[in-house]
Amino acid sequence: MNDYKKQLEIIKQGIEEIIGEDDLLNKLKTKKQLVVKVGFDPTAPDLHIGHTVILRKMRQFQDLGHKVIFLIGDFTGKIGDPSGKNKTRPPLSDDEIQKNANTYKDQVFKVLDAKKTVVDFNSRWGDKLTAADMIKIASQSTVARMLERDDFSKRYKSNQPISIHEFLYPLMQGQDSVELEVDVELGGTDQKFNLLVGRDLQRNIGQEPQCIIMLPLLEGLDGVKKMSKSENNYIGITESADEIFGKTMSIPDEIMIKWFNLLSMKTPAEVSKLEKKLEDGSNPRDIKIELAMELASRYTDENKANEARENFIKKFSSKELPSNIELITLSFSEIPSLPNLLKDIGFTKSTSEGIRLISQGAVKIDEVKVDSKEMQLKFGNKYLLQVGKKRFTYIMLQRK
RNA sequence: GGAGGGGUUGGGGAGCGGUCAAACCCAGCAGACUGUAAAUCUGCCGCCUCGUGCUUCGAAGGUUCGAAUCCUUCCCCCUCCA
Repeated sequence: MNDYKKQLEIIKQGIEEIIGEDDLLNKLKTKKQLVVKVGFDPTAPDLHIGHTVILRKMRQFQDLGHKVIFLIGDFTGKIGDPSGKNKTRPPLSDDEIQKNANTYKDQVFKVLDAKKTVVDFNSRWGDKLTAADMIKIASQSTVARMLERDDFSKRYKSNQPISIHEFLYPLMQGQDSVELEVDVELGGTDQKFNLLVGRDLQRNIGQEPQCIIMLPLLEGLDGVKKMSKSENNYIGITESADEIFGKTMSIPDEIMIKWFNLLSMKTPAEVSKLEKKLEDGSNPRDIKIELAMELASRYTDENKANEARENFIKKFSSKELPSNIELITLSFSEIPSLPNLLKDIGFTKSTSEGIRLISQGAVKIDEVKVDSKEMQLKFGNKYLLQVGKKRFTYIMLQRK
């Protein structure tokens, strides 16, 4: 693609900040293929779609024909990024790193183009650095500069310890950019300082400094807090189509467009069109369905996504039953009480919770509300068991 | 090293000898309404064998008919001084 302005527009979609935009424009004009680097922690990855914001940006670069390097920071991992926690992390063994790298690959290529992705490890050059090399690198920055970094300065001011080796993290990350002659590095806003160090080191050695693109954090399902496992407001990229679809439909209308801009492969122009439609009074639900479709099909496949959409409409718009209800078969010598059964199949955390739900009219068997916790099921029958609006299963009880 | 303050059910935060499974707020769940949006209203929100049942208030002992509440020891956090 030679329309560099159009490229820039796509590159800038959904980003938080860009440093060196003019450099980038020049590079786009003069170079055919830019080297784009993103570093990843070698610790155990279990990705949710919040993590895919950066992956999607990488994918956009790939689609524009650039070279994207997925860099696993196994060397920098030995230092441990000081940002946030100041606990020292136990170093990972080579086996663990390799295992994590493979897990990454499984998940990451749902977004990235596997054929076009270069996976590299920064231990490749990091391990070869001599003490003399380290001194040389370290001499390129100053304590004052390091103390500009937010968490360092906070810790310094509040008399929290800062280990010398922690200063090496940003330097090593910068060194990665030097080694790979990176044109563009992507990262979260919290990475700003580290990303900037790369520019300095490159400039010092006579390379063109990399352009820095920082991406915002994705809000979770509640639309307010950032998506995270601990807040339980996330969509895991290995979840089922029904879950991805349903969860996406439950996000607040207000963050829909942001989600499009950060997650969708739609172009900025296409997203604007959707935004216009919203303003013109289209039902937000229908636009959200497009988003849910895209996400569900990316992380599962198109058939499953279609099925999920149909289930969704059945379940909530037409109030029909979804088509893919699971059948659980259980064997007992004696049939447990309904609250116990609910607990056994994982619909409730405790029998008490089951009792409560029954008394609140949330439990249905064969689409009929259960009005007593004494309700007894029988062997050999297939029941449709329903708790609330989201939990469905067929259940078959066998005599043991 | 010295002087204070504090650790309560997912989070925040009352309670300070019985009426405490523990106020209230948030989160969560369910019901109504809906577009599984938002807003609103209602109920629930420790566990079980559902009973004048059992286990919880940093940990362990103790006093008492009775303790989250009083005493002792220990552990952990915060603030101020050196």
